[in-house]
Amino acid sequence: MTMPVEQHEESVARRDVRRAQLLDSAAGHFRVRGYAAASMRDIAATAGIQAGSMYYHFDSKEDLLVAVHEQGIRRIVAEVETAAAGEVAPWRRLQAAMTAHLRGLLDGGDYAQVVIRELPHEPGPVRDKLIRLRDHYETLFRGLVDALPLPVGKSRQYLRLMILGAMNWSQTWYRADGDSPAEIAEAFIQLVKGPEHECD
Amino acid sequence: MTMPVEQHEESVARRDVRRAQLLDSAAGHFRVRGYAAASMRDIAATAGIQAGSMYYHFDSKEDLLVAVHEQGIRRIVAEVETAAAGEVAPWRRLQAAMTAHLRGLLDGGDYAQVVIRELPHEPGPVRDKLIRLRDHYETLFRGLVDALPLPVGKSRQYLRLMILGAMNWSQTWYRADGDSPAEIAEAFIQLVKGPEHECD
DNA sequence: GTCTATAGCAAGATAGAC
DNA sequence: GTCTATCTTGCTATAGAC
Repeated sequence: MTMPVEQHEESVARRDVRRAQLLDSAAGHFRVRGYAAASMRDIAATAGIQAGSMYYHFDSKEDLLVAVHEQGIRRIVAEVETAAAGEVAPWRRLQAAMTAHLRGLLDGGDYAQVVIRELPHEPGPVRDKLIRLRDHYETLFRGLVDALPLPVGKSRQYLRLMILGAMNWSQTWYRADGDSPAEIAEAFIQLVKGPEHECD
Repeated sequence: MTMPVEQHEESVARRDVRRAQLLDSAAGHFRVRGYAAASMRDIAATAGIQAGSMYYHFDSKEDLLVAVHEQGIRRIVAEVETAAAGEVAPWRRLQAAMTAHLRGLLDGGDYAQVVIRELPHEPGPVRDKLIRLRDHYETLFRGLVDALPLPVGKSRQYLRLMILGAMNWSQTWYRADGDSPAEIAEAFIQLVKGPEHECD
């Protein structure tokens, strides 16, 4: 009686395992070579199957990119939310969230880097979907910035954009043997946080 | 007696004109479609010639990318240096340079956007050369930041990286019908500049 | 200098056997 | 589910006429 169910569950699990392997492989190739230059053959080979077999799991190369983005966003959202939840003071909350974001981006593997760098150039539904994903993620930081005590004359909107830009651009200059994500986040916070007597 | 010289000069001028047309076309296609997805056929067509004819002017697609980068850097260096030279106070100098950088990047056409976005993923001499070009440009901002009066606890290195990151990332959210490059630069400066009584 | 024509190759995707 | 084989398309780059 229970056999069919177990078999079914097991086959579903196997399918998901293979899907995850392909996703990992795709994220790696997209990061190293870029989306356009990565080939389905190479992605399949790294996952241990032939190119044609991939199309049982994903309908197209674009689908693969979307799936990598979704997975990447899902992971970094979880990490940033957890980090922010561990602090209460607004500036410390923001700094914790930034550390998590930088860790994911700089030391967290392929997915986050693909999310940041591999947005399709050409307009279309795929590009729109990926932008919507990223925008949704960035609302997290909107909340954190809005909670800060800020002196007049400083724009919350541009503070959010400045922080996100500085963090995402760090991909271009970060070295694993240099400062850690936590140190970078602290340095950035120091730069935008006024003197102690002025704002918390 | 003077005819041969004039003819020679004229032919050189014509060659340079065609070269410039091809560069403009390449910069446009690289920006819109990305380097990998842009085709030599389309680039040639926009310049009004056949694909095969391009190889009289450039040896390869990579050469074209390098030439676009060099032209883009040359332009933005000139604009930023001129802008900075028009001010003396350190913070105003930096703000003027940032305005020029943002103008070049956001409203200045295709070249600067290619410089920022189209760096080859794969390691190699071309990538190294383009990184060296960009690093050379960024030393301009190192000088401007080093001249600022800063309170202890604020890192000049990270201030430079933060500013450059925030500016370069603005490509992703800038809208022509929103704030101008000058307004964006001012907002960024306000965020990192302490209160008046503390630092100039 | 630019043309036409094409070599030579690699890519995404599909079909059908197993 | 995965394989092999292949279709179709597009690309960079070259060759040789003009």
